[in-house]
Amino acid sequence: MTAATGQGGGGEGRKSRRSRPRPERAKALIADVARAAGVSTATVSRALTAPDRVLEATRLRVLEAVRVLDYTPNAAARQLRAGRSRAILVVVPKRRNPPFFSEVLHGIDMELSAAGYAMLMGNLDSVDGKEDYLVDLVFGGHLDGAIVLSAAVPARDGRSILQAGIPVVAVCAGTGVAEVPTVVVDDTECTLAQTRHLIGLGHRRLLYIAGPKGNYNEVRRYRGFEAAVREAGLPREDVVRLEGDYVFRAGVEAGQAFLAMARRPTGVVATSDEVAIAFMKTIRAAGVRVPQDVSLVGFDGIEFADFVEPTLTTIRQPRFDLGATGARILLGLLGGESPPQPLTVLHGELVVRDSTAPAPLPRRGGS
Amino acid sequence: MTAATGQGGGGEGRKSRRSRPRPERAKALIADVARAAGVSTATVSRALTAPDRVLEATRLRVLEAVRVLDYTPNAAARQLRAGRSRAILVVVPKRRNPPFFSEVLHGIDMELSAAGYAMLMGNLDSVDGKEDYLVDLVFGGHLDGAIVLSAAVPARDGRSILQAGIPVVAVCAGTGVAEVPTVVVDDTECTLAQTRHLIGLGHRRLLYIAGPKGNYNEVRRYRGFEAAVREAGLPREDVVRLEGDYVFRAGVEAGQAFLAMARRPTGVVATSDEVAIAFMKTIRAAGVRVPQDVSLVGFDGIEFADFVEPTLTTIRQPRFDLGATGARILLGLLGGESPPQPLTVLHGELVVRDSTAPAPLPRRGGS
DNA sequence: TTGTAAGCGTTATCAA
DNA sequence: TTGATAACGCTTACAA
Repeated sequence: MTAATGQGGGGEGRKSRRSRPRPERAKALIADVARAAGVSTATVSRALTAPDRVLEATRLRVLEAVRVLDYTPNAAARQLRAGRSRAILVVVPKRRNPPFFSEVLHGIDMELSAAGYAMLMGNLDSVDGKEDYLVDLVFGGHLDGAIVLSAAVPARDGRSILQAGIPVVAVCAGTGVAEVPTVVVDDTECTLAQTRHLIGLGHRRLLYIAGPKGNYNEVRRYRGFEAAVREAGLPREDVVRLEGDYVFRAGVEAGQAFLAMARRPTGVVATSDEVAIAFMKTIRAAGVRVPQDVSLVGFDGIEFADFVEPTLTTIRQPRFDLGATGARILLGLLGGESPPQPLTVLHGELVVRDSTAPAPLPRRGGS
Repeated sequence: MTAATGQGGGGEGRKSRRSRPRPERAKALIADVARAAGVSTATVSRALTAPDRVLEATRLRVLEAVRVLDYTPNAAARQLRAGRSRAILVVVPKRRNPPFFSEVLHGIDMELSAAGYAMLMGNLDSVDGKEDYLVDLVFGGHLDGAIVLSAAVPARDGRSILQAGIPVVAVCAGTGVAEVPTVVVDDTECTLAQTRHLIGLGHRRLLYIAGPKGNYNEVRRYRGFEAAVREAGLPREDVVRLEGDYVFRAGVEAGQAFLAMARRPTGVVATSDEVAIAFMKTIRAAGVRVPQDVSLVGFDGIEFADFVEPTLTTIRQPRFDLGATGARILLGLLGGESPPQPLTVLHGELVVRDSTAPAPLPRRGGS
């Protein structure tokens, strides 16, 4: 039913296009607009990019010509001359937690596109040369700025995108480079809240399922966990740490490790919702009850956390805001504002649902 | 600890940059490389873009100079002159199903970046002017091609991106325009398989939770459902259709509607995993057992489907391949190949898990 | 306020 | 195979 939009012939193999005289209906140039409006190209350019530096009447005439001719400025020419591309690179870490990052990207996209900037995606993926490619993109002047969602900044031969002279902002994780404004969640406070919540429910034997070793967030989150453990005076031997990496598989493995323990913890702190969900599935399949036998707190606040059984107590990260804030900072930098505070910390919030409950009574009736 | 990467001074406001003599360490130009290699700029250009049209020895000399000077060709200049940008626009529908689309995007990205193309994201989002923005991007010559993940092709004043003269490929949904090569899953076969699976288990009263009215996939999926119903000769009054839109909320609403029914279906066909998962949570919370009382089949095959309880029987879409195949087709078109078959259909696969089981015995012991 | 004209850095055409 | 040189389409001093 949809009317087929005219596209010329069917599949003619566009060959006889070499001739000069009006190739059907060539793309309008600024000169065409100038002619149609009876002004110079300079005026057209000004009418379009600096409306207040042109007479109202002229401006309207130009705009009309633009409309009639369906004129769209050529991006390459504009960029070459002006030195700006209006494109931002967003570097996404090796794919993990799509539900988490997609919302951060959403926040970035909203801000950038509202300001007229295009968003280039650069996945820091498995493929060889992927990083080189990103570096070339940046040094090729193709970009006005970059937002990195990963602690790892793309680099090649020691030449990182930080040296390209474009502003860079880090979101979700710090880069370790002082000059890069960074927007993160208060990781340490969050795990502190997670752990205190469990301890407050009477849990004394805890399991911490970590993120990747050395990971920016992981390091900070573990600090919060340890602080809570210390403040509650839990004995060292009642606290277990398992390594993980934020994804499902890690949760399954942690679950298996848990099941194999002689003296199982009753409170579990997970550093991502995916891990928590996979962990929960694994131990429940083995007959462990949540939250009766074990209480579990996730981290991230993805939507799914509210659709598993039992629903997951978790930390809700301001995902959209993380992205939007980072984008705003970058736009500020591009607009010539002086660098803002180096670190912007947004707050995560504990959302209590059904996966946590008072600790089971110690040594009584349990298997 | 990470060495702060030198970035020049602090914020000097780059003023005294007009002077000729080496501004610190200016970005190398093709002329610099030519000089260093003792050849002309034309030769440098050829050495870089058409290696076989230059003497091996010269090529090596040029490459060495490139390395030494850290030369990266200016993208804008290249694009202006060559008329190609090596950038592809990917149009993503109003954000829904991040876990689904992220994998499709992954497939696209792998192919594109391997071929040296950058990927611009265009979310078809709520914001006003968002679509206009995409249209401008395309008509600005900023792009060599586009992949649309949505049946809706961005347009403004009746000027759609299809008329910009760049190749466009549709993935996941058709556009209704014959000239656009399209890659989709065999929707109808998939719902046929979903429904037959339920019917084969003895279910005679079915509920179909639809996608958005008129949606490309929805229309095809419903056909498969109806075909299966017809072939089994189920009476019309035993088949219910509820409207939905692939997201959580729709599943919750469908669940509520289900609970309110006097004579409840025992088999449920959902057209997305999100909907299935939300539906399942809603009815289980009300005491309905899955799969003992109700069997449920999802659609998409997102990872989460294997982590809910019970695990979800579903259709696994070849998400990565959908994206990768679309990207390959686009790259072919960009390479001058003649248009391929207009429609490429990939196959979805029924994955049987725990949310489906034989139908409960009719009229016996039920509430 | 508007017009003139000089580039922006590369690739493609044409000779050599 | 290589080199000179003219575009590519726009923005921006500078002049009028």
